[in-house]
Amino acid sequence: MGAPRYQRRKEDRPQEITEAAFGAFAENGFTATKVEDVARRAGVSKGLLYVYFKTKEELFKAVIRSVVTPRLDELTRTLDASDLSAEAFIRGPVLEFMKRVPGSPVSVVIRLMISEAPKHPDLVEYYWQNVASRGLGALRQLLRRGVDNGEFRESAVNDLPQLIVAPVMMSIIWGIVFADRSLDTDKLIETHVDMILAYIKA
Amino acid sequence: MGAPRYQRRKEDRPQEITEAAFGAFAENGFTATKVEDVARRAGVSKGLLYVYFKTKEELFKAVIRSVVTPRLDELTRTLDASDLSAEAFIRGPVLEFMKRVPGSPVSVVIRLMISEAPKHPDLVEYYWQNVASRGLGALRQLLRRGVDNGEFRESAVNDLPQLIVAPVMMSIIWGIVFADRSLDTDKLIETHVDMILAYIKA
DNA sequence: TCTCTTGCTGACTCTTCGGTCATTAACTAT
DNA sequence: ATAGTTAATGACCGAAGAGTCAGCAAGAGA
Repeated sequence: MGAPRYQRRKEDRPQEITEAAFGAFAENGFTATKVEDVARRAGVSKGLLYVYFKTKEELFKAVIRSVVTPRLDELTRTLDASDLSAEAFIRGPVLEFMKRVPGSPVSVVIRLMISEAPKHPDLVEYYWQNVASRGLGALRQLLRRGVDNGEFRESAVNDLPQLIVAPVMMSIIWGIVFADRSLDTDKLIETHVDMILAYIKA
Repeated sequence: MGAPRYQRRKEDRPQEITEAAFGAFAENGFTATKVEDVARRAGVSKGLLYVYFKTKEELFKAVIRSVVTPRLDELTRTLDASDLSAEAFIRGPVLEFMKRVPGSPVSVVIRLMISEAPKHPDLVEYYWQNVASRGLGALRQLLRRGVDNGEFRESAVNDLPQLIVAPVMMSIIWGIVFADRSLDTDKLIETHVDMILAYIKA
């Protein structure tokens, strides 16, 4: 009698499958990824995958959520726990955060969102509610605080937090399309932040 | 004797098919678009499409090129024919150009590139050679001119023309993902340009 | 009007892949 | 041990869609 051919590990399967799926989607995108590949990566049969995820789309959504949720927690934690001046806060934690994004799994999620958004409006809604609108709201609030306590002047930037985030987006896209052709994304983001602060300081 | 069932129009077919394909790709992306849909849109049978394009991929490349080429011409024409001061040039033609991009077909191409780039390295190469590197080169040159004639100071921006373009990218992505949730892309771009000039002016 | 060339058609094939389900075997409780 | 439960398997099905090709008919030439 050899070793058992498999072990029953009901508890761990979902997460393992989700992680395998993330890897596969990161490499090939959603459509090009075969469910069976994901299963193989997770060391599991296709049938079992379908026990835990009703469809390939469900799996997709689970993956997005699994990446987004922890990041989200980190974001809010960072933004809450601080009483630095607005400028110091931007030059510190915010800048740090922005620099880390392009090399992180978030980058993969962005790519997936761009490719699949038109076909997954409910996912866009989720992303909007949980990431985009919260993140931008936090930035808006931060700018407002700066204006209120006299650090910043009134400017169009107050209502355009997207402007702050733009170079991060640029870096992500660059990485996706021109992977090898190097771009110093850190410097890009640093320069941009420096520029914004110069622009909005009172 | 009814009307003839079709007309032979060898000359016009390729372009008509390319245009139909652009429309279809714009709506559904590359993978989700069926070759037969493209054919139908072009008022042509699937078989004929395959006479003019060896594979679906070839068709894809033809589409990208057909959108990129004329834009490219426009870009270089705009950049060449002018002897405005660097600042005036940026506030004028460059800004105008940037504002028009998010609503143009280029936007569709960007989306396609992001989705398909990993699977089409030769297309990335083409895009790099013909669009990205030229466009960025032109901007770099423009900045250099500004520095040389005393309008601008030396700054990190000189080597990061991507910074100038970032909000355009942001606007495009926003449009793709959050289509409806409105963002005033014109204002975003204008503010950004204003900010950059304030930052680099001597 | 009668060829002859060739632009054009659409039914067909072949493969790929998402999703199902009857069966098996790893564990559990008695 | 043994029976019962259920996690897990993998062969299978059906749909979809890329690419083919034998034949048809539009138009050109005589």
